[in-house]
Amino acid sequence: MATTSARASGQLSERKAAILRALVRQYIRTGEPVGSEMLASTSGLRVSPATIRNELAALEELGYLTQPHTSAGRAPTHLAYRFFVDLLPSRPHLRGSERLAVVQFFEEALADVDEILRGTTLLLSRLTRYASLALAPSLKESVIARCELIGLGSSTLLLVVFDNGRVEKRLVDVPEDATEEDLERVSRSLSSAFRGMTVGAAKQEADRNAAATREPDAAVLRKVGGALGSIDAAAEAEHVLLGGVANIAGEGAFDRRETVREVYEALERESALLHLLREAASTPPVSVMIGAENSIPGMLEASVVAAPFGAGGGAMGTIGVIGPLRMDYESAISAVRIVAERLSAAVEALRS
Amino acid sequence: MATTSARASGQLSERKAAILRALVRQYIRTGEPVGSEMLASTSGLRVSPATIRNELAALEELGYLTQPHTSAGRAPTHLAYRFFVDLLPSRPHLRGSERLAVVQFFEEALADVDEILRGTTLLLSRLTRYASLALAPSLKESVIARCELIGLGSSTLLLVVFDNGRVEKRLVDVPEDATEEDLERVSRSLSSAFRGMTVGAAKQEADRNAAATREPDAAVLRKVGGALGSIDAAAEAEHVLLGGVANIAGEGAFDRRETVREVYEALERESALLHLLREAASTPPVSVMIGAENSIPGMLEASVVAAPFGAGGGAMGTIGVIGPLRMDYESAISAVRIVAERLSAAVEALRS
DNA sequence: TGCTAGCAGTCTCGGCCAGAGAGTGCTAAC
DNA sequence: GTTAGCACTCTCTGGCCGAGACTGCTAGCA
Repeated sequence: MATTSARASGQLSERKAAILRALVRQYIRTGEPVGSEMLASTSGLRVSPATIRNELAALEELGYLTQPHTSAGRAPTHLAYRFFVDLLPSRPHLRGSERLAVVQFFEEALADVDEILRGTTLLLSRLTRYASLALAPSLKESVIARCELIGLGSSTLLLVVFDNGRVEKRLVDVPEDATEEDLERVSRSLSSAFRGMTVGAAKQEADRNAAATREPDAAVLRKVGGALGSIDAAAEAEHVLLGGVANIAGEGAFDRRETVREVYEALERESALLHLLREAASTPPVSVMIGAENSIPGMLEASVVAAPFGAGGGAMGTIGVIGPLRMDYESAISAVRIVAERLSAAVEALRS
Repeated sequence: MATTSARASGQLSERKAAILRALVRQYIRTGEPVGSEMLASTSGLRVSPATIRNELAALEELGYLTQPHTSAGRAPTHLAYRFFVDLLPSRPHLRGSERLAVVQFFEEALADVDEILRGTTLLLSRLTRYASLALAPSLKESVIARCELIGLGSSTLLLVVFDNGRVEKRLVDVPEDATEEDLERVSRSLSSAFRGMTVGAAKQEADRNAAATREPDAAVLRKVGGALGSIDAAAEAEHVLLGGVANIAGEGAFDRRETVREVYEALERESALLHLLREAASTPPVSVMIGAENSIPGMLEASVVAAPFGAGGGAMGTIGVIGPLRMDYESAISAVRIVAERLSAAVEALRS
């Protein structure tokens, strides 16, 4: 029995675990190293500070704690945050007023997924007071609703409308000798040919058709295929939305100015964020990446709490918040989780 | 003659002006208050520090300078920056390598104005090491190239393609009793009816047509009119692009952490930025707003350098950079100006 | 009259020191 | 195994001092 519970807490005795939890909670609140005296009065354990000191020394030995200097209290390491997060109760809890804000937000009907997501980032950052991010649903799985060529004076635009309301466009430089009529003809065929396909499939179809068609239409189709390929390639790479980024520079978050800059820099590199959020998409319901656990160099001092959302169980995208290592994981996890649930319901409703 | 040049320099004697210029330049470089000794050696004037001290005392009296404390040097006030900027030579000068970067950037052909602008913000922030902003061309003056209704399962999307390649879309909740065919029929009429119009004009046309048409098409047209009105209303409000915002938290820029947060907050409020950039649109070639001169509360510690761009003389939009009061106005102005010129040429080429 | 050299005065800044306070680790006793 | 007690260490604050940076003023000079 004793060993069982020790294993359940990750090799730590019940008491060590209790002390560690109390310490992390306290540190998250104050940002100051925590001492044994303080812990003795707040941890709820009926032991003396001296006993706690012994435990703290052991926890430091185990790598859960650090001391800035000998006469300071202890601060949590990455390991301690990880431990803390892993033992958090999975039931989200949000204050009534906040829960209400979430519900109200999703009551308004919004046009398309992107628009809903933009609002969602603002909602999340208002709730958590951290910066928030959202990875929009990948176009890879969306299906084409319409596809046509549009002449704009000198240039020609390929327009692709997806079933979720998103629109992608590319300039295509059609061959010099293609007439207005050629374009019309090809354009008419596109929608019927590609409707219901993913972009990837449509690209292949375009290439195949080009081979089986006479010039000059074949040349136009090849260009269309190229443009579709470009849309396909960029399909995931384009949409990371941010909200409440001023929170990063705010008081409660990062101590060092340099860290603030690093985080802003990381946020500007979309590809890195994408990688991060896509990882989170595969670990429902909520994934927490603490410090170095996230894959972005230069974000060692930041943690990310993220959750996938989607209609009917499939992950469409990811939302999350980004904050300091000593972020308030309990509220952040609750907020992200609840918002992800409601968001899933909202996109489901949109799709039906 | 003496009075003339005094007036030209804004009531300051030649020598005061020279000293003030040297001081501002120095302060911009170092961020440290500047003393009389330093000025004596760098201003190029052949006078002693004592003389300079007399002049500095007078300049302080006039409101151009402040002293953090008695034994510090002097720092410029807003007035001094304004004076400095007003006397800057209007010929832009950029280092060869930077000029090359600008030219190279605009050699690549890009799909639409938004895409070019997004790249332009990155270019500007790389050149200046400040955050950059761009106000995209208003749709008010763009003209509709195509307009149609697209059914997406349960909902219907109104799609409007503009001649500059931009695409706007709105969900329209068509009347329950409208059939697939009704929609098709209305949709076919839209493009031919609205081509070449601005959104505003198209909205009026739709409303007029609705009145002159039989049900059920009239009901659909009314909805389309509503959606067009919404696009028209949002036409200007939607597009402020940002680039290089990490620079705001960087070393060279703002001293106080609180200021950094304020600026980020201001950048998140699009409406404020819009107002700012629209003002700048009317003062070619380059406008400089120093501290309180910009209309955004909470940005007293920031300056904005902005320039309008556009094809054929008309202002389409605005680009600019935002930095600290002690921003390097000379480079910033040069960079913004040259980029605006090239950008104007690029959109002109796009349109032709 | 305007400029300048010299000088006294003022203020910040860094270093140093001492005392207070916080927190620890160790030891010895329960 | 727990705890009280204690010596120890280290930071932090405030006070103090001297160095350094500038200034403003005054008096003398062209």
